[in-house]
Amino acid sequence: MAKCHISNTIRVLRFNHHEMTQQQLADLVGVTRQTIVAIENGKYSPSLELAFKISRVFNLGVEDIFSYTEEQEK
Amino acid sequence: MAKCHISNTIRVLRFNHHEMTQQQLADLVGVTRQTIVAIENGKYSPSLELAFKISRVFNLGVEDIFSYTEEQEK
DNA sequence: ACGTAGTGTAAAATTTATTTTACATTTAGG
DNA sequence: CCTAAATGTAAAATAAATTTTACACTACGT
Repeated sequence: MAKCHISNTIRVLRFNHHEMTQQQLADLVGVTRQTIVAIENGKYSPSLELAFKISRVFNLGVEDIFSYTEEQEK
Repeated sequence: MAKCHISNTIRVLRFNHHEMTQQQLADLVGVTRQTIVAIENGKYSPSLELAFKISRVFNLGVEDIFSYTEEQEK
């Protein structure tokens, strides 16, 4: 019931919009590089706060970067 | 540096759009009532996942409900 | 006055996000 | 070949979100 998933386009945005490295993005939003790696690779989804910070770096809305899909099998 | 704050309009939305109780919203998004209370009263901000679920209940975007403000004194 | 629904608060426990540290891999340049 | 930069992985520790349980308060209907 309500198994959901959040994906993001951070990796593409880093290259296309700013050509920035994981470390640079991490510094800009105030987390460690490991956090960026984990989020890019879908280990877990960020806090709302971090999602906002990331979206601001790219001058985009939260939902332009993160997309929520609810898999409703069962 | 980068002290930020996330506010929300969940309380108003509950009344205006659906006249729903904290418990009903909690059930709809799959958390306990305590979580809704904590978020409405600013004890902490929700996970991105929960923010998405709540926004879907009200048929709104995440940023229509949650607003991020960065206090940049210093 | 009594009972109930909706809400607020709080402490301990659990889960999840994030940090820290450390090391492996790939790629590009000297 | 050697080095450095960028990335991936992983385990243990810490911080933050969420659950569980429990109780207090107000407002409302009877």
